[in-house]
Amino acid sequence: MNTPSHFFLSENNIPFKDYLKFGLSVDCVVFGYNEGKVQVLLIERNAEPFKGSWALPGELVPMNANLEDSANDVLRNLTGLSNIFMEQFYTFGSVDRHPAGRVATVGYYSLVGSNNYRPIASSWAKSIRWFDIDDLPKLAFDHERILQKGINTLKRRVRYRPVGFELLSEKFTLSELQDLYEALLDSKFDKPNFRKKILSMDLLIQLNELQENVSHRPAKLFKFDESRYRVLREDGFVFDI
Amino acid sequence: MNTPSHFFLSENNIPFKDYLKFGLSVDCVVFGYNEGKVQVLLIERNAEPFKGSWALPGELVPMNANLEDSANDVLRNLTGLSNIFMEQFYTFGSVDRHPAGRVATVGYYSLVGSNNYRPIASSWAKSIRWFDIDDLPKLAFDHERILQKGINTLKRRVRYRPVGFELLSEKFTLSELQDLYEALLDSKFDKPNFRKKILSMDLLIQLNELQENVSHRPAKLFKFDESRYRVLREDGFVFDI
DNA sequence: AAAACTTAAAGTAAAAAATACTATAAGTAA
DNA sequence: TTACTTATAGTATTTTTTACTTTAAGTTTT
Repeated sequence: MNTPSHFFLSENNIPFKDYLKFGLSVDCVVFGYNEGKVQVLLIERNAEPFKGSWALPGELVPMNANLEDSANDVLRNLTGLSNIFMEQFYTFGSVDRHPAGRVATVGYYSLVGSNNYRPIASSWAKSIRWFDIDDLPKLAFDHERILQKGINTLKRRVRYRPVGFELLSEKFTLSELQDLYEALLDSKFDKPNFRKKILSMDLLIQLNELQENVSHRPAKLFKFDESRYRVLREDGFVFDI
Repeated sequence: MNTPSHFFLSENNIPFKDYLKFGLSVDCVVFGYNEGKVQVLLIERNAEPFKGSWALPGELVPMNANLEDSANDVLRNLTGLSNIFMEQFYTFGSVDRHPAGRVATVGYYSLVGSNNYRPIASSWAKSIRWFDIDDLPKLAFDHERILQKGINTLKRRVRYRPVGFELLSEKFTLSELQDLYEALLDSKFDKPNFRKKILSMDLLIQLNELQENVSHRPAKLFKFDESRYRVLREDGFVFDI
C-alpha cells in the first residue's frame, strides 16, 4: 500500500501500518422476556481468560466481515435464528479492557420473542442460560459495564420506539403487553388507560382470536402493525408510552 | 502473549493475533450555532486520499490512547478548547469504508457554544470552516453517512435531554433559546407557551442582567442550572420540549 | 344450574397540560 | 410625544391524562 505516513489525520510521524493493530469484537446483549421478567442470555466461558466466568456472547470480528454480519453470526450460533431484531448501542475501547491485546468491542442489543429461541451451547461456551436482569452474576472482562449500558439503552429506547413488541410472541393480549412495559419501565399503569393509549396509537391489529387455556374470561389477541408504523414514522410520529 | 487460538470466541482456528489488524479512528461531528443556523465544522483534507475534499475532523486512535481521549484531542487541536460537551453516537465498520486498510471509526458529536471556538487549521487540514447543516458539501470516505447519523442523533437527543444549552453562550435570552430549538427541531413554537413550558421545568436561573445593544426592549438573561438538572434527573425527569 | 369469582373491556368525570390568543410592559427610533 | 418592536404576563379554550366505576364474558365452585 502506498500510504503516506500521515495518510489519515495524525500529528506525529508514526507509519500508518503501526495503527493497524487493533482487535475488534462484537458483544451481544440478548434480551428475552419470560413470566413477567426481563432476561438476558449469558454464556459460561470455556476458554481462558475468564474460563468458567459468565460473559456476554460475542466474537472477534474477522478481517473480512462487517460488524452487523458478525453480530448476526453470534446470534445465529446462539439461538439458531436469523432476522432477530438487533441494534448497535455503544463501543467500548479502553486501553486495558482486554488482557491479551488492544481489543475494542462494539455492543449490540437484540430482542428475541419469548418462545422463539433455543439457546445452543458450543465449543466456546460451556453452558448458556437466561438471567433475570435484576439477578445477574459477576461477568468477565468489562462485560458488566457493557451489559448495564445495554440495559439502560433498552429502557430508554423502549419509551420512544416500539421495540417492546419484539419481546413478545407475534400474537399477544393487551395485558401481556402492559405487563411487559411495566417490567421494562419498572412502573405500574392503570389498565383501562394503558389500553386506551396504546389503541389510540393505531398500531395494533385486532385479530379474530381469543386467548386460550386461561381460567377466566379470555382476552382478544392483537399483533403489531409494522407497515402502519413505518407510515406514521414518516410524519415524525414518536411512540411514547 | 500466551494466547490460545480460541482465546476469544470464534468457531474457526485462526490465531488470535491474526485478528489484530484493525485500525480504529474517531470522527467528530462538531456542531455550532450561529444566526439561527445549526452548523458543523469541516476540514479540507491536505493529504491523500481525498486530498482537497471536505471531511469530518478525526484521527487514528494511537495504540495507547482511549477513544474519548482521542476524540478530545481532535477537538482541542481544532478549537483550542478542552472540556467541550461530547458524546459517542455510532461506530462505522464496513469492510471497504477505508481505501487503505480495515479501519473502523467511532463517531462522536460535540456541541460548542457560539462564541467559544476559534477553528485552527493545521498540517493535516488545508482549511477549516463552518457549514450550515442544510448546505453541506460532498465529503470524503463515508463521512456523509456519519455526519447524517450525527445530525439525526442530535435532533433526537435534543428532545429528551437538555443538550441544546451547550450550543448557546453561557448567558442567553429565552428568545435565543427558542430560536435554537426551532432551528434544531425544524418547527415553530408559540412564544408565550415556549416560555411558560421552559420556565416551569425549573432549570433556568434568571440573572439580574439584561440584553444589551438591541434596538428594542432588552430581554432578561438566563443561564442553565446544571446542578438542578442533576437533582431532577435522579427522579427520572425527562427534558421534553 | 345458579352463584361466586376472575379478568377483559367500555365508560365517565375530574384534573392537568397543551394550545391559541389577548393584553400589557418596556425599551428604541422617528 | 408618537410609532414601533420585542418581552412578558395573563386568560380562556381545547385536548390529554389520570383516577375511578361499571359492565361483559368467560371459568370454577357449590
